[in-house]
Order: sequence, then structure tokens, then C-alpha cells
Amino acid sequence: MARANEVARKMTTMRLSRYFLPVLKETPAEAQIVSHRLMLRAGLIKQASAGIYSWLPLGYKVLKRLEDIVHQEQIRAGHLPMLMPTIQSADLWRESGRYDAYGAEMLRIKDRHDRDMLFTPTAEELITDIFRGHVTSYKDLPLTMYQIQWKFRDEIRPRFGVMRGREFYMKDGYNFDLTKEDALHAYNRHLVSYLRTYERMGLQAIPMRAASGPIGGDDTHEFLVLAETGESEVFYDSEITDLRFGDREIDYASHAQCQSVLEEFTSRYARTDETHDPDVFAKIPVERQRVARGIEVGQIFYFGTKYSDAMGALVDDGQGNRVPVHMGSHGIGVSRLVGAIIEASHDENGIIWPEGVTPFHVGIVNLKQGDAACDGACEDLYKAFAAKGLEPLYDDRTERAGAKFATMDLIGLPWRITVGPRGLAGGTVELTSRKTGESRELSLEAVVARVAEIYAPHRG
RNA sequence: CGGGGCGUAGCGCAGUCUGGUAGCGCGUCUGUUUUGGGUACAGAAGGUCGUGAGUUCGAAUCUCGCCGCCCCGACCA
Repeated sequence: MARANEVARKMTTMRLSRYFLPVLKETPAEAQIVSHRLMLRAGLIKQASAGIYSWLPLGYKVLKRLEDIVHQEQIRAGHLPMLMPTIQSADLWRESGRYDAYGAEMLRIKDRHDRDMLFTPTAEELITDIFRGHVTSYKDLPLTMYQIQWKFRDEIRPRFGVMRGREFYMKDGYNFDLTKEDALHAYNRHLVSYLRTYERMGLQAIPMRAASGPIGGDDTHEFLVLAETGESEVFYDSEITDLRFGDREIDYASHAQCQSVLEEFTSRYARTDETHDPDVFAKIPVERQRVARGIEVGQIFYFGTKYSDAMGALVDDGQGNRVPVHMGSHGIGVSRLVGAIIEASHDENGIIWPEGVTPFHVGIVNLKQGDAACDGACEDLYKAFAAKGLEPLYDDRTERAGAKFATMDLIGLPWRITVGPRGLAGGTVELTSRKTGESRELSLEAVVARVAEIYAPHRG
């Protein structure tokens, strides 16, 4: 048992000499935007083919951190996690009419029996099929299920790394409600949970009225992260960027509370180019009018009975009627978020991970590898962090200080501890913020306590 | 899909026009050196020049086909 614990402790610590971190000094020629360049340079991803990427250990850790946050916030909102297959039969899609409607963006496959299959671009059909097979009564409503699963959309032109990949990792959720009113509450509930989700990732994502595309429906908001490299042109009232969800407590079952958050965050003008109305925009005081670019990181839809009508997803309404359920769907582009966060948080030296999503909590730089005092202090530090449930990345390579600092800056851990003979002589190490560059000299005990304190608000 | 460009060592590139048996920088390996912001020196390994065919005594280089990748436009988490 003691031995198992020892192994577990080592698992939470990583020595850079034993890690797989293929950082690049030079920028790969194919990368045009900063997030793509930094993801390649920092060894987060490697392109497998156009718009399809392998997630290397460091990138995979970030992806998993984002996934954890999405799960936690979905579960907090009362939604049920599940998982559906990536390869689906064409039959259900014929039933909804989307097999033909979806067009070339859907990757179509034949199995050995020559049956038409497809790689799922979204899952309204399959979830509706599951629903109709098991739910027949209003008593089982409301119901919201979601998954985080790989999707494939055969984009005409994939670009910008994971920001517009063909294969991408997406949270997709589906709500089933008896009435339109209930379904709109589900819509509002998702808006609230998404606001929380993005803020935990260190992002400001603004809900904007949008167009629905092939999912269908009338009510839809997109969440956009402002960034110069965004693909969408956006128009908004600058007051909206002052809004913060913060750590307020919300009763997700309360229609009134969710409605009031929706009103707070959507009452000011904020639209993408698809729904932009210049006349309404012009009525905003000029000094508050903003035209910018944004990255779409999520979207919520209410589409009523579009799929339940087409696929016969009916429930007994308690009054002797069999009625189609009201539905909506909601997506968060988890893999795209990795790029979006980097677009929003970097400098000329590399990535700057927000504390909520960083792959390792702290980097330990040993300036004199092989020096007994330095090595010992670093070992003590990472054991102390592991004991507190924090994950350090220990740079134990026999590189010069400059090379170690450059690597740490590139991969963007928010906090770095520098351990060198000079400081240790006085019993201290240095704690440096990646974001501000500010450093503090602290004792070994104090630095562990300080880092634990920093991360306390970010633990689930 | 329309328009443009590129494919030569792990990465970034030169060589192609004007055919003659492949080179530079970074990285990697060995040794020495250095040690608080990508050290310096010496040595070494590493390439079916995307692919197939053709022209030629000879093809990275010329011709044709194919494949892959990137950029600009219309669509999408």
C-alpha cells in the first residue's frame, strides 16, 4: 500500500527530462495565427492531416482540464453526462431529413456490408431516438443529457489549427421538455451554466444573438470570445464587457433566477454579422459602439418540435394527449477553446495559461542541476506540492538557465519557482508570475503555501 | 469548389531558371567548456529530394499524371 501511494505521488509530478515535450524554437511555416503557432511550438499538438490533430501529452492535459470544467458545470446545472458513438447509421438521419440536407460537410462511410454510415457531426437524431425509445410520459420531464465527444465536419477549408479543425471535441447537450416555457427555461439554464463555464476558464465569452444554421430553430445565442483573429465580425455595446458572472449562487431550477441572468447578459446589443441590425446599433451612444472580431466557442438553440415531430418523439401530457416534446441543443467547442484561450492570453514569449486551465500548476526550474542543495530543494518542493494535490512540472534537464526559462515561458505555466544556489544560500527560492513577470523571494514552506493559496479558488 | 502558392534531414530554408551524383542554420548524439534569460569549441549521425511515369549518357533540377499541405473567398463548435 505504501508502495502504491509512492507510485501515485510520482504520477502527479512530472520531471521534464522524462516528459514528452517537443518544443520548437522555430515557427512551423504552416501556422498563420498565434494560437496555432504556439500550440505547435509548445508541443501541444501535431497535425496528422488537414484539420486533424494528435494531442500530445501537454495539450491533452489542457484539453482534459477544459473537459473537467465543462462536466462540473453541466452537472451543477442538473444535466446528465452520457456518451454516444462517433459512427452512426444513416437511417436516423434519413428519418429527420438531414442525411440529404447536411451536404458535403458530413463524412459518409460505408461498412463492409455496404451500409451507409456517417461520422457524427452532431447528435440530435441519435439522442431523439434514445429518448423516444424510453420516455413516454411527461412525468419523466424535464430531461437534459449531454456528452463530450469527438465530432467530424468535413470543412471545405480547415485552418487555424484546432480553431477550425475537421475533427473536433465538442460538448453537445440536448434538453427535452413538455412545454415551450419549460424548454426556454432549459435554454436560459444553459446560458447561465455557459457563462460560469467560460469564466472559470479565464475567458470572457459574450452571448450574442445569432443565426441557427443547419441545426434549425429560431432562438439561438452564440458565445464569442473577443480576439483579433476571430472569424466572426461582431457588433456590441461596450457595457456588455463590464458584466461578470462571478461566483454568485444560482438555483438552476428557478425559472426566475435563470431568466434574470439571461436578461442581464442579453439586454445590451451584441450580435454577429449574421444578425446585425445597423439601425438598432446606431441607437447605442457612439462612444459605446464596438465593432470587433470574435471566436465562436459555444452556441445554444431552442428549436421546438423540429426533431420530435420528424422522429415521433411524443409524450403523454397527463391530459390524454400525445404531444411532441420541445427540444433544444447546446454546444461548447472544447478543442477550439484551447486555441481561443491562447488567442486571448499570450505574449511574445509564449502562452499564458489562466490558472483554471493550466496543464501544470507550477513549474520548478532547477538552475544548477547536479548541485546537491538545488536538487534536494527541488525534490522537497515537488513532494510538498504533490502532498497538497498540486501538479508541478519539474525542469530537471541539464540545460542552462536561459533555455529553461524560455521553455517555461513558452509553455505558459502561470507560476514558476526558480531554485538556485544564490537564493538557497539565504534559504529562499523565487516565485514568478508568468503574466506580470513579478517575483517574490520566499522560503520553501512559504512558496508551497502561497501556490496552494493561489489555486484554492480553482479546485473544482 | 474558384483563385494563388508550396512539397529537399526532426524544424526553418538554399539549390531548380541554366541537368553532372545534395548543402546551410537550428535541433539530436559524443567529448570538453559554461552555469540566474536559448554558452562556446571540436567531432558525429541523420535525406527513397512527396509520388509514378517520361526525356536524357546522367534528373532535386526538364515534361506529364497523381497525392499531400498552406493561403485568399463562400459555410460552421
